[in-house]
Amino acid sequence: MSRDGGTPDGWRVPQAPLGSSWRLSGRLWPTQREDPADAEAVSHKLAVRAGLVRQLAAGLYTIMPMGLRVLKRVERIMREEMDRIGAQEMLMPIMQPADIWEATGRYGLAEQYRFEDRSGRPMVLGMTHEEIITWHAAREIRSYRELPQMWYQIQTKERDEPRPKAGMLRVREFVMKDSYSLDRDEAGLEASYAAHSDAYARIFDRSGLVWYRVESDVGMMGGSGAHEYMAPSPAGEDVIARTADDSYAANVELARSVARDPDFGAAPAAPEEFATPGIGTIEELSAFTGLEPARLAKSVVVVADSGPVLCLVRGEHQLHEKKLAHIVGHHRAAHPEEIQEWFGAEPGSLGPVGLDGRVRVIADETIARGHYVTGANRDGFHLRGVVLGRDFQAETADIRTVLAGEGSPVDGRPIELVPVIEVGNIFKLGTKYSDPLGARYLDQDGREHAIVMGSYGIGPARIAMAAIEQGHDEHGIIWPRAIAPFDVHMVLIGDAESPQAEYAGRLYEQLSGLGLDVLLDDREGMSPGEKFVEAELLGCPLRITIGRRTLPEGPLEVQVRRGRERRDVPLEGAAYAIHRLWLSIG
RNA sequence: CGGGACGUGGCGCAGCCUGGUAGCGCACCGCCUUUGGGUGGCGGGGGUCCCCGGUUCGAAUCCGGGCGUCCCGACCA
Repeated sequence: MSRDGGTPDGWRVPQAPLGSSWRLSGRLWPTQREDPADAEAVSHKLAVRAGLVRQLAAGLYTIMPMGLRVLKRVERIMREEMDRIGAQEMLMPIMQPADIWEATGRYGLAEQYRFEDRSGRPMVLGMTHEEIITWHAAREIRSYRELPQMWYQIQTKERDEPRPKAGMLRVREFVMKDSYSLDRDEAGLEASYAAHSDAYARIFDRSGLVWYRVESDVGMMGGSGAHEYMAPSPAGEDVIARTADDSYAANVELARSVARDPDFGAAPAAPEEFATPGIGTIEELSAFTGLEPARLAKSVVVVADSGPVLCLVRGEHQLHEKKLAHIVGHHRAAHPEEIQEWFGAEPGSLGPVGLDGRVRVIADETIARGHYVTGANRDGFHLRGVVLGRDFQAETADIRTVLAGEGSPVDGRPIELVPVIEVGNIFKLGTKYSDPLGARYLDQDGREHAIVMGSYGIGPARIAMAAIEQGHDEHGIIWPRAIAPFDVHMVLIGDAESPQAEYAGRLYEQLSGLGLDVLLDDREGMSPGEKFVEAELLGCPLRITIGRRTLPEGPLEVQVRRGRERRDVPLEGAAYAIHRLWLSIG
């Protein structure tokens, strides 16, 4: 399932006004003419240039007043939608006693900030709040009559990221809307999960994002099921596999596909060894043999806790580490000396035939069909016509990465790969946290059960950054209407005593009275050109220019930021006309 | 954690190779000019050249160590 950023039928998409307008003079709004030298992502460059954020250190950003307006609007949307499904807002500490994390086995994670208080008690800074919410549930919930519950907060998270990057997209400290559902049973969890799914759809739609909901790996959260909400962007760190009609969408970390088979031709009666001097890579082997990579089997050796594992995938595919980890657990690449010992050959000439049983062999499921060229476990030689089951034995599993153009596992439609920003996720936790922390309730018959939980997160700053990634041009940001810092940006040309200023002040009050958030650029000593350039950099939906040409007859020049199209509005009834125009744009 | 790059007024950069006066654009201050697309002119203020140590008569520049930031990879609710 996915939606694009439009307004779904029947859904009202109200604005999320802050109910406050600004006169710019005297305020802190530090814009920059040039991109920051370190910035790579468009959202990073524009967020800094438009005066929304300033960097304090790696992965640590101060949100400037203009940027905070955007986040407040996103948060208002989130509050409205969470409240709509009956969730209650609360606020839990960032600083937390370590022993609660020890109970769930999550104390000591590499990204966790740990320290001691003055009395020596081990503390952590919260990466998330499952432990704390469950700790409270264990103390406050006694009876089935008190379930279900949904609790949420909008609170800072702290994670010692190995590598902060892409401006605000991966940081060490960030605000998250995190919510948690408490249910009696699995059926209750399904209902809470569905309610969140609906709320999240509304939040991302109202925020004006193009987004997809995809199947995801449960990762360190654990639990029985999970989805991620992904906003397509070249700056994204994740990749999803999806079909054009959204009949299938999944994170590539677990995406499956139907590979198309090459024309294998008849297999020889037995493998045939042939010389391949100096051939080490799939590319070289493909060129040397004249066979397409899909007819070559790639051998990758890893060392799991249980011992060496030979992994076979077709030449066109990559071994997928996470899929493999689901089968063999933690593992590492093998050292050259180990490979020499187990195979008697260099990494470029390895294969599954004739191994002595010390090595576990796992073949990708595609290898079960056809016959392949593999290494001969003899330097400078390969085998052709190698058939799984006849010439070697192996477990088969899906251990390959998905390729663009392969078929969807649902109906075979072609898959495309899309880089995305993860803007939210939802998890079915089950009793993973309620069991160790003793969050239980009594049912009607007086029997004790563990509370069945779900956890749901959204990053407001990521929504804002994804919106910039998806909405900008060479002049600056183009905000979605609902999360723009202001609805209307008025450019005043003229000093404080001018008739223009007097008129601008009246219009400012009228527009604010209609519920619009208005920014009035009443700064003096700035050229009109500078004000125009900064207005387009900031990217509010509408820009109004008030100068000598405006008075006394008008018209009022209004620019729609998206497309930079000019609309003229008569002075008579201007405020209403502008409000209507604002309503009419996306 | 592996690999690479960078660190010089607030921002963006040059200078470094070949050691000796720290420079440019923007921003900032003053005066004038200008008032519908980052106006134009004149005059100014501001820099521990990331830090520590070494070489040298002399270090932004050469050498060693450290720190910081970014990028690629690994990692990542």
